[in-house]
Amino acid sequence: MKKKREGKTTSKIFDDHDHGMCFDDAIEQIENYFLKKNLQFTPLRRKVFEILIRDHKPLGAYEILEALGRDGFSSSPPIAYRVLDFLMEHGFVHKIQGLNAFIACSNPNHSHSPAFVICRKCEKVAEVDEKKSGISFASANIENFEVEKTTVEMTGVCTTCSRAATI
Amino acid sequence: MKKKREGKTTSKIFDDHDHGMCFDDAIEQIENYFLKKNLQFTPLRRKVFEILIRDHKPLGAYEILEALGRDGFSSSPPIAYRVLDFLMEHGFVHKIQGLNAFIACSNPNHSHSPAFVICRKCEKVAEVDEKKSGISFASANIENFEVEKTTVEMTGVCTTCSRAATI
DNA sequence: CATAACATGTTATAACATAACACTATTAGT
DNA sequence: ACTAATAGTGTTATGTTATAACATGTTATG
Repeated sequence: MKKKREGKTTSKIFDDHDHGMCFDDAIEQIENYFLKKNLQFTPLRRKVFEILIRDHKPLGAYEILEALGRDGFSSSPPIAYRVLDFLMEHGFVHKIQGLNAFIACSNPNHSHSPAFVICRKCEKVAEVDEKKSGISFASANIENFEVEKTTVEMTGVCTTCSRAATI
Repeated sequence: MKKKREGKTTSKIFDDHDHGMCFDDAIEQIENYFLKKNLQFTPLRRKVFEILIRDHKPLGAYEILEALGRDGFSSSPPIAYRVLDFLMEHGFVHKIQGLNAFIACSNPNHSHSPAFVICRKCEKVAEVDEKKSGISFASANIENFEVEKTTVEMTGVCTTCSRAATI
């Protein structure tokens, strides 16, 4: 049931991933990871991850809480933040700083230096890796400083949105 | 009254800028810029910029508000946020997303793609430019996407802090 | 000097996040 | 299987960051 990846007119970076497959794969992948690492993939954690990956768009913590509530889970803030922290630690969720929002990781090999492309109009977000984006962190080990984590977010307008209206 | 830039043992990126000069220069520079652009460098705006540049470290909006209050200015939140937005629009202040804090720009030519190096221990922040950092945004114009703004933050531990204690 | 545009002041509230503690479920050691 | 330890979830309260909406003052321009 693969979707075609070519022939689209919309911004490629937002579309060149097969979400149907992504969803199924991602669930399987996270299950395996947790199994292997002897971590509990509890109903709550599964649900949070599913909420994030089913739309595959950035969601605020409180949006996630609402979704949890609708699905019969507790929906007080710490619930979401704790699970999100946990999933982020293990690289299955990233935080988009510029949006105060969270998004499921779309990188099968869990790059720990993700970069995000964010359309400020439709708020779609694409996760790109160094090579695709043309960004190079290759030599980003600053002199006398040990970089542990990088945040890279590129905000702008995607083709679809810029076509739809002239700013 | 220039300070020496060489011979220090601490992390260079945090120290290789002459802050005494930076302060005076920065004020002069912002004055000139505002004059040239016919913008008002009002007492409030000046004060906010001074607060930020005198310590040259990231300050939260509410810290800035406290400082404003101490100096006899109004200190309700919108005051700070409005001025900060204004100063950011013109490139004299940047927001450090990872800290929810604001910092005076230390780049005399107002690069609009600043990158920040943040020590998570001492919370010192250094603004670096592409060449120094080894990061390359040269080709970061993503296919079918117009990048307007980039956020780049590298978090880690500076030499001074990593020397002080083993994590 | 009127008036439009800009700047600041103020109140209230929205949006985002965590502390602290209680309780439950799972795991590991005996 | 029992129990102690650890991990996970639930709940209340509160802390922190940011903005909406509207009032007032100030400056530039015809």
